[in-house]
Amino acid sequence: MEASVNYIKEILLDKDIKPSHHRIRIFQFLALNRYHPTVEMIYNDLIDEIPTLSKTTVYNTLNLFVASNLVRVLNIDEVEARYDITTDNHGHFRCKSCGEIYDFEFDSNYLSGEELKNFQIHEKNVYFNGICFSCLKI
Amino acid sequence: MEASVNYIKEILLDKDIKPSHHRIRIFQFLALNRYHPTVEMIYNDLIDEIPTLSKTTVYNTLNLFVASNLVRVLNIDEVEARYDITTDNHGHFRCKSCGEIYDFEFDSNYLSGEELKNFQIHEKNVYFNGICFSCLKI
DNA sequence: GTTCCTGCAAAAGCTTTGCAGAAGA
DNA sequence: TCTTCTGCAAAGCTTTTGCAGGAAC
Repeated sequence: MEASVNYIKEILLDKDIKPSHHRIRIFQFLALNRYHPTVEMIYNDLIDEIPTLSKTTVYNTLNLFVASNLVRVLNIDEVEARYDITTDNHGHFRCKSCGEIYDFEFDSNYLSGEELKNFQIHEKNVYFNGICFSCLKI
Repeated sequence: MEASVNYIKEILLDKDIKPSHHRIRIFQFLALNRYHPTVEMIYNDLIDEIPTLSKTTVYNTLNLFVASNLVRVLNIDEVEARYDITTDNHGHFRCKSCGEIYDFEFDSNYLSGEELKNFQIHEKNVYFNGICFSCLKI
């Protein structure tokens, strides 16, 4: 994914979001760090570069992005929310042992129930959990 | 699903859970009320019958059931956890308008990624959201 | 008598809100 | 100048924890 400042500005403006410095950096961070970070992680990684950054701004900004469908919230971790740039359908696997979250691809066309045939479906989330290969080897 | 007291006792004993009155009633409630209730809902519905019931006990009991794989936590609601008796794979749809959660069936065999081939998968959760038919009609 | 279940109160942790000051156009 | 973005502090909520009393066998 391209993550240049100018490209990100366009994306934000396209959603009527003013491309402030903080917002651009948070978006860029998510685009470049696809490990489904928590608010805490984003904050800790950006605070060196933006010393005045507050967690409130991280929360506000992420909520703004989520409302505009630029970013998705993952509720795969029962404690903290995790954030991911919106992309095509992929599932998330969370290792119960190390906590790491892995992406995997699936064909979402097979995922539809007769029961939902008259429903308007906005989002499909697929969360697995178990033990990852690295932890199994230990 | 059978929900007689004796049957529930067997299920609990099978998992080495002492079948106390509270535990039996909470399990029975989940078996008979498959609307994915929150802790609050379970507590409010049982407090009339068990006046001394505390939310702590509801939390403790549900955590016990989840640990024994008798009950599943749904993180489909971003605010509160919802609980469902463990059954075969089915997905959950949450209406963004009315909040109602609907079950739907899917074939979980289509849901597997090459990326996870050496992983041990314990649970597969499928959460959709959007607008349900009832709300679309309004 | 011993185990452990139960429940009150307090604590913990994530997220939101109120509001004032700062930044930007 | 006027809008709105930002950040501190406090509040809100769900869930967990500590601990003492009580039930069950």
